[in-house]
Amino acid sequence: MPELPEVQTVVSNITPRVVGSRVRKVQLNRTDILTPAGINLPALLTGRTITNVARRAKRIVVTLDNANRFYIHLGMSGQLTLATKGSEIKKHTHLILHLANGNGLRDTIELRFRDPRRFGGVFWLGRDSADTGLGPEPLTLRPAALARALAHTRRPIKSALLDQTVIAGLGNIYADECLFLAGVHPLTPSNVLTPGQIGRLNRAIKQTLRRAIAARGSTLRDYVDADNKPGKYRSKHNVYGREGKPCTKCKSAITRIVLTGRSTCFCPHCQPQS
DNA sequence: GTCCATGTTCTTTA
DNA sequence: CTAAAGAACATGGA
Repeated sequence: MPELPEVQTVVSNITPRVVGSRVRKVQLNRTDILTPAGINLPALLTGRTITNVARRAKRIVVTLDNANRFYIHLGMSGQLTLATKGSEIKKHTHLILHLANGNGLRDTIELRFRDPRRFGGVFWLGRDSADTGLGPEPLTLRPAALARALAHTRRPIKSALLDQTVIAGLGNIYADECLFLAGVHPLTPSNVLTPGQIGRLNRAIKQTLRRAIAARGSTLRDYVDADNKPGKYRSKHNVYGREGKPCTKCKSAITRIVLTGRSTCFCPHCQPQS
């Protein structure tokens, strides 16, 4: 899926083009993408104007003119795209919002949510905050807050970085890339990281995410931005997906292990077990 | 046919 | 009790 850089790319892409638009019509092709189950999304959205679109963690949070909110989660294979009316509707397109701009012009654009694996979905918030169950944003995280979040657990640092209640927005690609940049072994117990390691990790998280956002994210297979364009960051990966290949820094072979059921790639020389 | 995949949540185990 | 590991979800590509 889309992790923080990919979600940020989509949000940056669609925000200026949908804020101020009115929802003319809602086409909901399957209802099992909705949470809570049973809500009448078309009734809740039709006729409303979108006043804001923002990212929180990996959630795309949409605010309406009546202060109600919902968010879209892209799961592993989700895509949120802008399309012109009449363009091909791909298989697994579950929701289409037909938007009209504020000038009273007819249907100019469609916001389409497509998700083959259906690990994502549409989550209605009403007037609640989108923060439920989420830790701090990595891009503004302070070292002291990171230290606090890691001090109470012996889990491997890689597992902690994937836990959205600890830090919200990292996923399997960027957790590995951040640990490489910080020079930290993924199996290091979270609570034995030194203040120096925490500082380096905090800086590595920000640098990795900023660079990935600048490259419009990583595309492995499914991810595309709102204009169906893939991200360019994959070619810049130092470890993720590079098992057996030479480390970009020291030429040692990149190692792959399975941790919490996920591929974990690291350089055994640059990220020594401490 | 097999294995693997950018995520989250529920269940089982220790 | 808690923490951590494992399974499940659904689809498709290699």
